Amino acid sequence: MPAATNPTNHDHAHCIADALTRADALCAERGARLTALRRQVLELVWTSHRPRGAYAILEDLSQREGKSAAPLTVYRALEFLVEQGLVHRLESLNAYIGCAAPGAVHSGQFLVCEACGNAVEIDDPRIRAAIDTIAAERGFQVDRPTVEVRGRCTDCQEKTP
Amino acid sequence: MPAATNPTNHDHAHCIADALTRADALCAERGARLTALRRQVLELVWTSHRPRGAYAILEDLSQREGKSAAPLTVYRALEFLVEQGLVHRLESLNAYIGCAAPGAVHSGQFLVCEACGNAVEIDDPRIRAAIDTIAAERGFQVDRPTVEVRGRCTDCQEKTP
DNA sequence: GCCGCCTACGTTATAAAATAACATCATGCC
DNA sequence: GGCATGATGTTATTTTATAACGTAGGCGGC
Ligand SMILES: [Zn+2]
Ligand SMILES: [Zn+2]
Ligand SMILES: [Zn+2]
Ligand SMILES: [Zn+2]
Repeated sequence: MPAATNPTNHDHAHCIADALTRADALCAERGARLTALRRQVLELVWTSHRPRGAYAILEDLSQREGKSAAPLTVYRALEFLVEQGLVHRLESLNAYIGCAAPGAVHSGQFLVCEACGNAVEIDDPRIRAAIDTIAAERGFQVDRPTVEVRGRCTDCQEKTP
Repeated sequence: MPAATNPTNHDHAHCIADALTRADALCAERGARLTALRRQVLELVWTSHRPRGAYAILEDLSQREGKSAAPLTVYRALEFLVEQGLVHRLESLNAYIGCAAPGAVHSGQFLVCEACGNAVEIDDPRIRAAIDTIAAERGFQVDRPTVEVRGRCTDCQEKTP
């Protein structure tokens, strides 16, 4: 199932459950260790479709566990999750968001609404193709393209037209 | 004159002089105040074609002035320069770089070499067009697109083939 | 010129984001 | 069990960015 098109009006519990199931499967397949801590951080990243900062996740984690965790705990878990392609880091926000299509090859492109804060992942081949073309013209070898588009989502445009 | 195609082999003094001249002209035209401090920060941003962090600039500034400046001094100057479109902020690096085409309408797209650290600004309409198309399809109103492509520049590919 | 307004700049303190260094614990293989 | 590897805990520190408040300087109205 693809990511919800409308982040504010859908069964988000399903998103979370789905993400965790896929993560379990992928990690098992790869022999990667999705430990309890990492799984919990993944779940906390999926709290919503708004990118979350590491320290926000940390706070949630501390609250859940009843004791205060260290920043490094979260950063290490996030590092693992990003490596496994389960989570993306949004550079322009210093924040993390669950990947909508883990396992598939993609580079991570996002439409980020400045009003509601929701970010939608779009892995559109046309953008990637445009980047690849231009890079090729200049002899530049593409490693990791970052595309983060700020603006207003449909819902928020309707609210303040 | 366009930005140098090869950042490591060109008359960079000319880049700097050119950038300052254009900045003077643009600010005069707009009635914006390019003060001595701001002009100096702009010059320091143009030290090279490698994006520079605010604190690196701060250090240079302190050294020039003989006394230590405060971070805010630099951040405020950078804020002005970014507003005026004279400098871009690279989100994925927390760093700043001089704009290759100030005055012209453009969104800022970069090819960043992970080996030598140089960043080349490419304002290619094809990338922007691809983003606009996809955004339009989804009813997303684009405000500020961020495109930062990490990889290896031609020179650095030759060095380690 | 003088006044008042607005903007820039200075100063100090603090927040937010990320990493370093080192110790300890868990897991699984032999 | 013993050992190697990788995960987590703990403490301290670095890097990046902003808040709050005060001062100074240009600029136009009068
Ligand atoms: Zn959801
Ligand atoms: Zn993804
Ligand atoms: Zn140059
Ligand atoms: Zn530019």
